Amino acid sequence: MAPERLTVGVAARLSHYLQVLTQTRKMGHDAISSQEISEFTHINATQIRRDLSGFGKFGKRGVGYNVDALIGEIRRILRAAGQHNIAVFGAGNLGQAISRSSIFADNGFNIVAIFDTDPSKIGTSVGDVEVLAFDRVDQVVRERNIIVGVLAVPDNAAQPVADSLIAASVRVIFNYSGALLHVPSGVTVHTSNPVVELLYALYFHLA
Amino acid sequence: MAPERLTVGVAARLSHYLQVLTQTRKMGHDAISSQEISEFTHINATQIRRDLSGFGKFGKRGVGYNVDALIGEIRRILRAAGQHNIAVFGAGNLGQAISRSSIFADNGFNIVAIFDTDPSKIGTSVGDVEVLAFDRVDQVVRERNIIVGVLAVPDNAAQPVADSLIAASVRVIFNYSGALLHVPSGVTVHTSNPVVELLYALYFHLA
DNA sequence: TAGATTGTTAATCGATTAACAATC
DNA sequence: TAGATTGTTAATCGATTAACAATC
Repeated sequence: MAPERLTVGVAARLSHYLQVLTQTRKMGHDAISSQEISEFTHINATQIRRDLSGFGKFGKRGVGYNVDALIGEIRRILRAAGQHNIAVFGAGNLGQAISRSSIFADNGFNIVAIFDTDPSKIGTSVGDVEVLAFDRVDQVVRERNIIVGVLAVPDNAAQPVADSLIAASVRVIFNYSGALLHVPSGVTVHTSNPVVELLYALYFHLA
Repeated sequence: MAPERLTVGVAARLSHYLQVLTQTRKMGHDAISSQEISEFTHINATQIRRDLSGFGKFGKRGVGYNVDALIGEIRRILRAAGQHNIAVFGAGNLGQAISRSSIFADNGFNIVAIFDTDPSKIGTSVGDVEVLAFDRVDQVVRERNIIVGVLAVPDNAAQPVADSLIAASVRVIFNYSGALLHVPSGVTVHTSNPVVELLYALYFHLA
């Protein structure tokens, strides 16, 4: 019944359900219906039920899904049960906000290094993590088994940082700068862009 | 040829193209091909050409699209040529990072107010914008014609802030907190979530 | 001209939606 | 039991992809 390999669409949707479930658990809820997940994800409730039923019968008719159990099932399907080490680049306002947020830690992503080029920041701490000199990227990525780089740097620094990460064998980059990054195939870049969402939300609200 | 009203999918994709074009222009490029837009958006190049050709023949065969001209066309289609006023909630690291970024201003979204509840922050400035007391939301939203609220507050403050915004007739909320927001129909919430992208990117990289 | 890229068609694939029996 | 929600089917709709003539 379950496919060998998830399609991109299914994997993306399962990740989205997992986020909602994680937050739902934090709020102390035990069960959730496909309709409730739909309200938060904007994904059709029938689609949600079908995505899940492809891997097993996780729900209880008349009740919904057990939040804890479903988190476990989706983590297993996404092979996301483990811990992963990530690094943040840039110890400015954005880098500090990311580093102090629990959103990554809640989902098994441990921030194990913060890099900056400003000598006055190097050696200071953000939360529990020390700010390291950017020229140590290669060494630290290897030693601490960092598999994701999060860019919270100015636009003009984003490409050089990405290049360094790729040279150090990092294959997943999360880009919070506005810059468009050129990367070789095999490297995944996700660029965060609030304006995309705003523009199209406003189209439907102002028209 | 052009539809009366864009579908959600087309509006979302056009917004995405517009972001790439804006950044491309910043980098001083005059022309761009559908293939290049595809590399940055991960949207199929044929899809891009078809989306655009539904509204006119904007491209030059053998050359691509003129960046400036295409920005103008998409803004016109999305009715996004004007300026809109937005407010940021929370003057912490994240709120300051958002307020100092040019990403909103580059696209016609002017940050005209920052709200916080911390008396030591009220009256200070972030960039050019003064931090205002949160209890003035209702008044300021009306006076300054604010149509979007950006939440950079702790998870447990997000719902009360959203409620205040909705009471003040704001209908578009951008939520940078991890909290799941309950809002009435007619209000659009977008919750930013880096972990969704990371989980599914890693699924394909680690498997 | 030669090479490149658009605009467009047709075929396939995946998402959405409505409907409803099963069952908690 | 009665009400609610899952699991599943079938129909429709939109996205993706390959292919290629038109043309810059």
